[in-house]
Amino acid sequence: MARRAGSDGIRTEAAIREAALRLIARHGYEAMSMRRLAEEIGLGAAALYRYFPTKQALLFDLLRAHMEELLEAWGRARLAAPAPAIDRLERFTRFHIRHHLPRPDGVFLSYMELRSLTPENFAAIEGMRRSYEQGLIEILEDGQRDGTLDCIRPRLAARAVIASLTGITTWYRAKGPLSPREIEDTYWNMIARMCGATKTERATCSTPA
Amino acid sequence: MARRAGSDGIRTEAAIREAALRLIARHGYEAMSMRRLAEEIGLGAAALYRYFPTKQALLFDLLRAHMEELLEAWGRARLAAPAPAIDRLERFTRFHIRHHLPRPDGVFLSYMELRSLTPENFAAIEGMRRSYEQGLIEILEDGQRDGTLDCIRPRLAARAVIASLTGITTWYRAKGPLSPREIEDTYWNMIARMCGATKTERATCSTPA
DNA sequence: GCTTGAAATGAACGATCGTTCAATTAAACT
DNA sequence: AGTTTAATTGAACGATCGTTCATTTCAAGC
Repeated sequence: MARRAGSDGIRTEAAIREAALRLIARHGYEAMSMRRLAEEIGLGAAALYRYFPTKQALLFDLLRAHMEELLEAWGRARLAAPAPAIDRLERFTRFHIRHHLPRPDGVFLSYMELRSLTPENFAAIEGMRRSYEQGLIEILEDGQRDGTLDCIRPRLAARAVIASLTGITTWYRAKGPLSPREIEDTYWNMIARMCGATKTERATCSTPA
Repeated sequence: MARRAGSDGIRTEAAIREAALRLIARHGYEAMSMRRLAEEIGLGAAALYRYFPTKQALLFDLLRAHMEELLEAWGRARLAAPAPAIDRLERFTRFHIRHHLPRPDGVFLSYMELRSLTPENFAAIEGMRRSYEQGLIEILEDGQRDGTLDCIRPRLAARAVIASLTGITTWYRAKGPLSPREIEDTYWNMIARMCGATKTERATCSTPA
């Protein structure tokens, strides 16, 4: 029908993605019915299958897009500011918070619905997740070499850092008392300590835009 | 039928709980059917309703039991070792890891399936979760007073600590290369730094049994 | 051995699920 | 205006869902 003039197909697909992200995050993958999803955007259920061949493909698409966005954005952010590992750790910390705060549903999905994926689909997403984690591990290991960080076990520290950072999205509310910047600063302080930051302990405000 | 001699009803209920915990953690609450659950323990689906009036009641029961176990166990563990906040923080850290490592399904459930709860049921579980978190906040605040800890924001630090600790259950494997004790020690080192532990930085081995 | 009460069953109910498909409508192109 | 193509629909399929209930089976008390 394409009842709205501006509806060019791509717009509709984006609308499906947004609604699906919200509904799955709210009620879970199995609990979201294709009929309910279609109703959310004013379509019949059958219309969805013009954009996604299957419900599982839709879920995988959402998770893959979430991880690809993350990896691409971090790939861009890591380009600037080369040298000392401590500065790269700060960059990572602030990047992770800034990137995830506006995407709570995507974060929730990519943690909770991994189990709903086909084994092959799971492997693909898990690989991206590992790649992101590996980036942090290398920062921590470099810190050991250049002397700006001191972690006992970089692999465990990376997991602890990411877990604490990602946990922010479970309680952060935009109308809450804490600004993203305050959160960034507080977590950077904690993470710097946790990873044994030894230099510029006080000069933590070399913040990129 | 009660085909097994030792089946006394209570045993059956426990078997239902165990199987439900495993199945929900594996596939999600909505994805677990009562028929599949019953089959898992060698019963017909109708038999389940002799033990739990509804699927929702079963989920709530699992989550409530998980939180009650946690609060009661922590209530016992916190009794010993009174004074310095830094020691209580170490006790909390090791307790949390030891308590949760053998309960990965319960942890996963109480994070992922909160959304599947009725509003009243959700409020009940959320209250218990807050109560546990509050216990940690008080330790961190006490540390500010007695000078053994130095957190900028105890409430945020508590969330960061719990998130990083709880995250352990997502990657820990009993057959993995890390022993629970190694994990405990590593995390206590990181958390002590993160919370600005100022005394006995090296004497971190006042470990309770 | 008979009775009693609990434990479990198989069949069924209405609802909803993901998905398909022939038919229909709207938009784009000539 | 007529033709083509993309977008959408309503109806339907078989399967499965949570739950109920009359009935049957089992274990124990007398």
